[in-house]
Amino acid sequence: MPELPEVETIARAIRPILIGRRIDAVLLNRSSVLKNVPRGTFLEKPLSHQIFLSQKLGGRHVADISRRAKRIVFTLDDGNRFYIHLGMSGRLTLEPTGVQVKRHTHFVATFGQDELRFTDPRRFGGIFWVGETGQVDEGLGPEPLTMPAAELARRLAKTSRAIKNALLDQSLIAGLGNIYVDESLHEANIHPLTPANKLSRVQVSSLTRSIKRVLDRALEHRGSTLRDYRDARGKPGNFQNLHQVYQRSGKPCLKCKTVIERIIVGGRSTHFCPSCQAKRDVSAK
DNA sequence: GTCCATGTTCTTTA
DNA sequence: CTAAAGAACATGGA
Repeated sequence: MPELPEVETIARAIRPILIGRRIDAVLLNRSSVLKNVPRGTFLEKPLSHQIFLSQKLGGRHVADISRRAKRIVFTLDDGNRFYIHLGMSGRLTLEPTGVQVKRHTHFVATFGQDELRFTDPRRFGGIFWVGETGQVDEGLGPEPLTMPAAELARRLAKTSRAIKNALLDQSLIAGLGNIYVDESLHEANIHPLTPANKLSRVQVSSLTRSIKRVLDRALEHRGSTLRDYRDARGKPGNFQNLHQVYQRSGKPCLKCKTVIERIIVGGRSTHFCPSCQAKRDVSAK
C-alpha cells in the first residue's frame, strides 16, 4: 500500500517525537514479522525472536529515524539498525498507551506514555534487523527524488521490459509503486507498455521530472489513501483526490477527456490515457 | 462464491 | 546462463 510519499509522511511524523527517546519495552506478538534475525553461533541456543528484540531494543535510545525507498530505518544509540517495511496493508502508528490495540498489531515499542505500533493484516510487511554491519540499501536502486535523468537513462537502457515493469523494479529505481508509476507515466505522456530501452533521451528527461513532480505533490498532500493507508496519527492522505489515472478507468482524462483505460501489465492493474500516452513517440526525433 | 488490492520474493519459462 | 513472466504469500472488502 504505502509507496515513497506515504512512507516519508510517516517517517517525518515519528522522527521528531521519537529521536532521543528511550525504548522502555518491546512486544512482538508474532515472531515471523521479525526478519533477518542472525542465527545463533554454534553452542548458542537460537534466541526466540521476542527475546532477541527485547535484548537489542530494550533500554536503548533512538539515535535516528530516516527513510530509504519504502523502508523506515531506525538507528539505535549503540549503532544497531533495523527497518520497518509496511508491505501492502501495514500501518505504523504513534498512540498513547492505553488506547485499544487494534487487531493484527504485531509489534509495539513503548516510549513512556507513547507507543509505536506496527499493524499489518496481510503480513507482507515486517521488521528487518540490519545490525551494525548489514546494509539498509540491500537490493535498492537510487532514490527517485535525487536521481539525475542520466542515471535513469543508463539503467533503463539495460532492459527491454515494459517501462511500467521497469519502474516497479526496486533495484532499478527505489520507492515507486503501482500508483506513482501510473501517475508519473501519465504526467510524462508515456505509454506503459513502451520497452524501457526504447525511450528517447527526451522522454527519459521528461519522465525523471514527472516522477519528481508527482512524488513532491503527493508528499504535499500526505500520500494517497485507497483503503488501508493511514499516517502515524491514523489519518488518511489526500492525494487520491488528485490522481489523474490511477483507479480512474472509464472516466475522462483530465487533460484531454479521452476515457482512461485499465490493462494488466506484469500482473498489475495499469491505468493510462490512450490519447495522451500514445504508443508511438511523437515528441522526440 | 468471485475478483481485487498501495509489495516482494521465489519458481518457472523462454 | 540470464532475463522475464507467473505464482505465491495472507487477509479483507466490494
